[in-house]
Amino acid sequence: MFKPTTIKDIAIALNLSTSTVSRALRGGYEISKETKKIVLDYAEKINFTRNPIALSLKERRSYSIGIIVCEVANVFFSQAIDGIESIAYNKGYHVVISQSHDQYEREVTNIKHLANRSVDGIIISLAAETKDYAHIEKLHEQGLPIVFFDRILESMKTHKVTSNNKQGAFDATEFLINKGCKRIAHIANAPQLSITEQRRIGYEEALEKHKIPIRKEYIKYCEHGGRLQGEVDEAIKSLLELPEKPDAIFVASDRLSMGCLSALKKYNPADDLLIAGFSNSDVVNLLKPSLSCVKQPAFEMGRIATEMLINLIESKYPVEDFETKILDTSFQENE
Amino acid sequence: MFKPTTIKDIAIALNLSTSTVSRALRGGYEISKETKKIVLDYAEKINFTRNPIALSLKERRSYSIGIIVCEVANVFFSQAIDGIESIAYNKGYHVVISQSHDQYEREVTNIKHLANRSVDGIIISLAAETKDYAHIEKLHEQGLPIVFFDRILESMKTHKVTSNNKQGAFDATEFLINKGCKRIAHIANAPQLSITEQRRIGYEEALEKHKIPIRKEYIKYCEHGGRLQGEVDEAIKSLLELPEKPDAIFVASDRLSMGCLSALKKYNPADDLLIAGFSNSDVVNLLKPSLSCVKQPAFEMGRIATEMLINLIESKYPVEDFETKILDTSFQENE
DNA sequence: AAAAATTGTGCAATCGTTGCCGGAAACGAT
DNA sequence: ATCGTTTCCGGCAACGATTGCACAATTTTT
Repeated sequence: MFKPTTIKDIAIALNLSTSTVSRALRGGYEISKETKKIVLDYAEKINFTRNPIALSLKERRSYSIGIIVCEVANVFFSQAIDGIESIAYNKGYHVVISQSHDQYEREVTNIKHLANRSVDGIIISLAAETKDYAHIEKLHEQGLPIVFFDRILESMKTHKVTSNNKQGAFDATEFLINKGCKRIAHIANAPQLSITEQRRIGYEEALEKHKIPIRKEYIKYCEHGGRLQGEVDEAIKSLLELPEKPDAIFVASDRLSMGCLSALKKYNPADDLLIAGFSNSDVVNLLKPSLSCVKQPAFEMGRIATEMLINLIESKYPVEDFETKILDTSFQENE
Repeated sequence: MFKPTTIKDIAIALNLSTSTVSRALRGGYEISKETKKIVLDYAEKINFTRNPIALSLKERRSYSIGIIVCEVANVFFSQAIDGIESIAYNKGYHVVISQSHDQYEREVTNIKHLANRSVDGIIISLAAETKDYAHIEKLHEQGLPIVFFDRILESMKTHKVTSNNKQGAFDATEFLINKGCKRIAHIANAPQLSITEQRRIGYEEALEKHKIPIRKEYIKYCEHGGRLQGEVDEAIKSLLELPEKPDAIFVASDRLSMGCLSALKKYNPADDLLIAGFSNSDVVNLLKPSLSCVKQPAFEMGRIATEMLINLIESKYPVEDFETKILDTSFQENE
């Protein structure tokens, strides 16, 4: 039903061969000015665009890149996507977005979907529930360019972009300490994530610097990254029930921050806790239990990851020299 | 570099022809059980997947559908996308997401990008700044299946899905009236959008029912849908400066709601206004100036739009009979 | 035992585009 | 007039998968 015109149609209409039309439209070399003009004018008139699918088959590449994030509704990721798009579109690449919803199964399905020659490379931030990386490693070994951002896989030899999670966590924790808090809890993401480890280290280093003991019972991991509000509720409840109830919480991610605030509203009506956490939300200053937050340069991270990926894709020789970029975070205090 | 195996590779390895391999992998008819098993086993072993690009070229369809929304960071749209994906993936379609950022130019670029035979159909919610629809109409005339959701184009003969915007606006306005408010302002989206009109009508009908005069100066349109915080600030400021300052505001969209709260925080520290508005945000109960809101069944809208689109795509005959589904909203009161 | 029916497999075309090869015409130089 | 060199263009093959048709091999029928 939907049938666009092809160069063959043009060739027939103009009584030329398809190769001539093709050359007139692109290369331009070996074609007389007159013929070229005739073809160009006609193509313009009938609004011709070449079929990208045929081109993909021929060139064995699709000029599209795949992105896998846990969810687009998360402001950090939607900003990163905007950054990715800003570079990709300029360089002529299409962007295909997939959501893992922090689930391992979805991540596997999505990456397979993308990989079957329909994208030239992938930018990925790992799902919270992913513990086995075979699906990614296999593709990487086969030569599919992959760039990690945010939640990276340390062990894989490729380009990576993250923010300075350790420093960000340090800043947030120190902020709470400077506010006079002594018993600072930490709600963390799934333990195997790179960002979880970095942020925990930053948190612990801040405590150490100020000679505050690190207490195991103050650190709560959320295996599903907050996908299930129940796990956040549990974490908060168990913190509130401790003999020495915390006087502050450092929360490790955007989604967890929102989840914590919801849980606190339910279980801690006294509202006597100071909260700081990672969040790129722009409505953070409108929240009732106020949330001071670590902001990541999401847009910039997206840009850099995309530049790296396109470099990999367009490199003539196998790339051996990989780079890990770590970008600074900033801290926003909200009273 | 990234070179997947093809049926030709299998054919050579097994000393068969590509046609035999192809038939063994799919149809199965006309192929001996033994050959079939050999091929299937081998394909399994080397982890063969057919090249979807070659298939698209041959079948002249891509088994992918395009979505155009203003932005994925908006909760309403991210929920709708989840609904779209839930149906699409089940039916074997890939989903390609594009953002217009409420800009006309981006919408045109994106829709062109998607249309060039790389998607089989499009689900779209119009950008706030779009006033000319030629780019969509042309594709539709050429036979590309298009389904509208949320911000629909009334004049186009195709399937449409919206929520009951008029009723939702009525409910929100009546809620404010029942709270004792007499001077209810309305922050609206770009005037030419279908949802803007419907929501304004609902607002006006509620006022009429309660014998409250409709005042032009209480209705402020935001041409860019709140993309520029400046336009929201302006609207709020001009409302606050009126001789008879409003005592409540009904806000017409999710993004505008957040923009209004930000603006009010800046310009109305007294915080003496009641706010109600459209919003699918799940952190709405955490906001400081509280926001009672109209919730749309975004997920369901996405599902229905996708079913409609796939029906259009897979229909053997041109569809003449189009449907417009209107789904009920619900109202959530937050004190 | 010959003809017919059945079964399994290969050939070749197709989708739209481009690269490569080679051929025809035009031109200049000898 | 002949040869060599450009210039311009058409034909063919290829990218990967599918499929109608043909044909060979086998089995069944007469």
